[in-house]
Amino acid sequence: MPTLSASAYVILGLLEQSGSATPYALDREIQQSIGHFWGFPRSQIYAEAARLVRHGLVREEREGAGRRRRTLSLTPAGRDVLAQWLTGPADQVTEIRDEGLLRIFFQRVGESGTEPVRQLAAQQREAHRRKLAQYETILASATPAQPATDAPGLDPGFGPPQAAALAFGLRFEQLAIAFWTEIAERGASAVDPRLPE
Amino acid sequence: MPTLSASAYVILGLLEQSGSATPYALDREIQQSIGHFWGFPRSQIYAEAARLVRHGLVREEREGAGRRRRTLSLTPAGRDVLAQWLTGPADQVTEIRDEGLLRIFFQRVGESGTEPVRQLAAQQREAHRRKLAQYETILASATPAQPATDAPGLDPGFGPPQAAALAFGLRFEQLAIAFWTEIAERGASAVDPRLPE
DNA sequence: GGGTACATGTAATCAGTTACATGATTTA
DNA sequence: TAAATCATGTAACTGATTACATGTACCC
Repeated sequence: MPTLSASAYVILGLLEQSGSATPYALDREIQQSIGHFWGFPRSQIYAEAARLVRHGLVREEREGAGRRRRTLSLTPAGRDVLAQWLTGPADQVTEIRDEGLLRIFFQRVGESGTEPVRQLAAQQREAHRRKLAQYETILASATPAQPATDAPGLDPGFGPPQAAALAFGLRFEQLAIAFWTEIAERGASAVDPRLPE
Repeated sequence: MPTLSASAYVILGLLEQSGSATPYALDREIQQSIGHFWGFPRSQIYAEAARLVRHGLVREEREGAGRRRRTLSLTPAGRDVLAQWLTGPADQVTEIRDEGLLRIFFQRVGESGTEPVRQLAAQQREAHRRKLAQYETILASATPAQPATDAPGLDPGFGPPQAAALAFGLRFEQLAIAFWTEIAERGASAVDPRLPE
């Protein structure tokens, strides 16, 4: 059993939650919830599903006529592999990989003054504000902490673990907004950790 | 001119800094600096370089004999495209895409108690601590804010923009450590934004 | 019943990773 | 000079994105 990609586990995880689903339905769920943290286009679902079927982790039934729709569900082996992953070692941290950071890294001070840096920062601040607003909307529509709700958003069983992921998102966006705001207002050296203050 | 990948801009950016370099030398520079925020394997450099040469943004000279080494440098068009990118719009934010978040998202409370969640959190905390330590090492070896140094680390011209990227890394790791520590000590609901405190 | 939006699938392409092969230089 | 290490390149494969093609239902 070759090691699976994170995207594969997204599919396994969602299939466990829902019992069975079509690729299209999975796509909808991803867009609304975990896709904020690990998104991919729908076509990828077909590719991953095919792999998972080959490995015997997912069962696929297909309509004989018309749309030839697929319905996916976990096999016992699939359920197993998911459980292993959920409890297995998780000692890698993902890289940050943010294009805004990339741009600031390659800016050269002097030449064209600090204007480009500040503009970049202002744009990034706005973009992160928009993202933060999205998260806040999801939070609002998922409010009760002991849920008996079926509101949309990050739901299908929106318990503490799902809330935790969202909490990280919120904190991250707040961090990013603060960071870019400092730069927008006082230039890149405002955040230079080598300087006091 | 099809839009370039972020990795392509990493190469353009480094080539501008250094004038010209072999793929191997670029790899070394990436590992030590911007690779913390946007890493990729050396083989990718060959692929990107080939694309950039096709588009006329990079010049490649190759030794006639022996190792047949390549030396890459920017063309005027390449310098242009890089400058455009550096000052152009940057209103997209990158997804977080962290496997630790993915795992916590798919945890189910109840079944096996909260142990898996706490273990996950403890592992992630350690991993982020290691990463933070790395950043602190780089910071230490790049200390003077008005540099006349040629120490290793994030150097080759380690000015405020480069320090800013590093600052973000530091803050991010501190955030992650705090987040996972709360969960390790008090469970996922410790960070639930729907709850008071 | 014709248009619009939703639902579904495939193909082509591009990006990124792993694995391998080999040349050159240093050092024991 | 043999072993170890540094330097260099390519191939094969997996993962991810874009673009396209088409089917079905609803609504005016």
